Amino acid sequence: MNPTGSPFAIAEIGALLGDPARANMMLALIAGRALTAGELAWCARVTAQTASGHLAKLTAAGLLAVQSQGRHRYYRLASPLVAQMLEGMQVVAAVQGPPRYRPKSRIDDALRAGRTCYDHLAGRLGVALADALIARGCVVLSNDGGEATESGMAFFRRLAIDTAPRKGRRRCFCRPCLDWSERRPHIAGQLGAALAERCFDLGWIQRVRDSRAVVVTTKGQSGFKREFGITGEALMPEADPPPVPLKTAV
Amino acid sequence: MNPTGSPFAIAEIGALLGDPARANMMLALIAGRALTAGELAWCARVTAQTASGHLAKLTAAGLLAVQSQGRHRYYRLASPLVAQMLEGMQVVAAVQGPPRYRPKSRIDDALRAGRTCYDHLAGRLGVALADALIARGCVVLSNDGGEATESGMAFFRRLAIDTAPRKGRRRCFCRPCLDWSERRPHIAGQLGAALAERCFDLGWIQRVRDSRAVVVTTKGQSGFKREFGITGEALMPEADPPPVPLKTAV
DNA sequence: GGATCGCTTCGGCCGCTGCCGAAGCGATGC
DNA sequence: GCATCGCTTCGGCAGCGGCCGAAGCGATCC
Repeated sequence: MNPTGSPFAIAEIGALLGDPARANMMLALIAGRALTAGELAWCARVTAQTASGHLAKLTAAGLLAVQSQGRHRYYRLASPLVAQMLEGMQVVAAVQGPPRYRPKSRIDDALRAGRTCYDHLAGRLGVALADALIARGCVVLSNDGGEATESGMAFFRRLAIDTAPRKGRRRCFCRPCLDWSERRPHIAGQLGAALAERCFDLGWIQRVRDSRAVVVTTKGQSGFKREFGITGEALMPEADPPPVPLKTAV
Repeated sequence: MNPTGSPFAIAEIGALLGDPARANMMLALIAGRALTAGELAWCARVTAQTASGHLAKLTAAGLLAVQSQGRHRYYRLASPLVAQMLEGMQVVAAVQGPPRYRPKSRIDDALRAGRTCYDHLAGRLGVALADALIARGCVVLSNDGGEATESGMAFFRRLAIDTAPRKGRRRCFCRPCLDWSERRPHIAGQLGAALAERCFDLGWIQRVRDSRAVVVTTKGQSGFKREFGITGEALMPEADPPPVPLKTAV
């Protein structure tokens, strides 16, 4: 049909994701948890009936999966492939896009500090974790892939991080994922997921209600320092010090 | 601003890619070569003035890069990240989408047989190559990454495939890339690019004019069989035998 | 069983945007 | 210097699609 031979499918997906309301819904779901239609309507800042139409389209296109439960309908991303696609778009948006002014918001700051990216950690915390593991020779990352070293595997086992091979072979179970806020890679893939899960289990980090943001707990402050040597602002919820110290308060 | 904290950037990219004309332009450029505005207009099946508007938008958004040369303007994808994003969208489109009826076309068949995917090989040929390398223990692929084995590195050196490490570290220079037509992984990343380049240099494959499709040459037929053990329909430009042999031609 | 709630469907409004014809502009060719 | 070519800009038209109010439908609560 068209000279490149490829179907119009990209245009369909693009059109779906091209509406701000739908894009916001998808972004809200990138955290990996299922949300109700009402919650997604709120996320997208539209009324319930408008959201309903959007969700129907996204579901029909196979981007979302839906499950009815009582009088609620829970929506989630249809597959990890969709999450990966969204990540890819976010990366391009962050890297290519003009460094546009974004009104600094508390929520944005919280996400930049630390967040989940589908099933692994991103933001300053995620990048710091990756940096620490690279510096210690536990993992090696490149543009095209990543792998855990032998010493890295031992390190992960010691921390009780699940490194059992899942259908894929040993070692190539880790991949770099470019961080849209830090513009540097963090660790995704099976290892990234296991790492994040273990941090939650240890009580080092906690999800922020209604958000993908995560905060480091007091226990996490010492844990990340002890095990990974991470200190300072990578663990802080807010990056910037107060801009002007109010020395002469009125 | 929005509750997920992420900017509206995904919506902007989606809206750009959501127009069939623009999507076709991007797909035409995924082959990696630069095309003129006129060629892209033809690909998108729109007039020159319409194409001009689209190209201006794509360039302003940082998805395309443009270079003037005489009275031509050459457009290409702004970065490999953009190509990777498009691949990701194609995969989702192919995998999630309903198995819609696509009018079988010669062009489509040619692309399914073999094509370049930005800088590496895809289609039946690309997948067969990946399968062969996996079967011979040259590479290992999983969902999250891939690596070349020691014996694989020796194999590649013997074929004069460039395996010199580029800024990334040794070995993790290969990644799986899900094939939209075969729905199975082929080899991308530095190794995938080097592999494809070597096949072109050896005269095993040739680009089809005005297309991402590649065809296996006679030399390639024997070469792929000798070095990779690939035979049969993976090397054929057309998958299907003629449906009904015209035994009683008029 | 009536009230409430969560979600969907319907209908009409309206704004955005893609489309092309015509014209303009710079580079090339003769 | 004039014709041609490749591309862009302008202007006006037309259609698609998102939005919300109102209404409908099923599940839940009391």
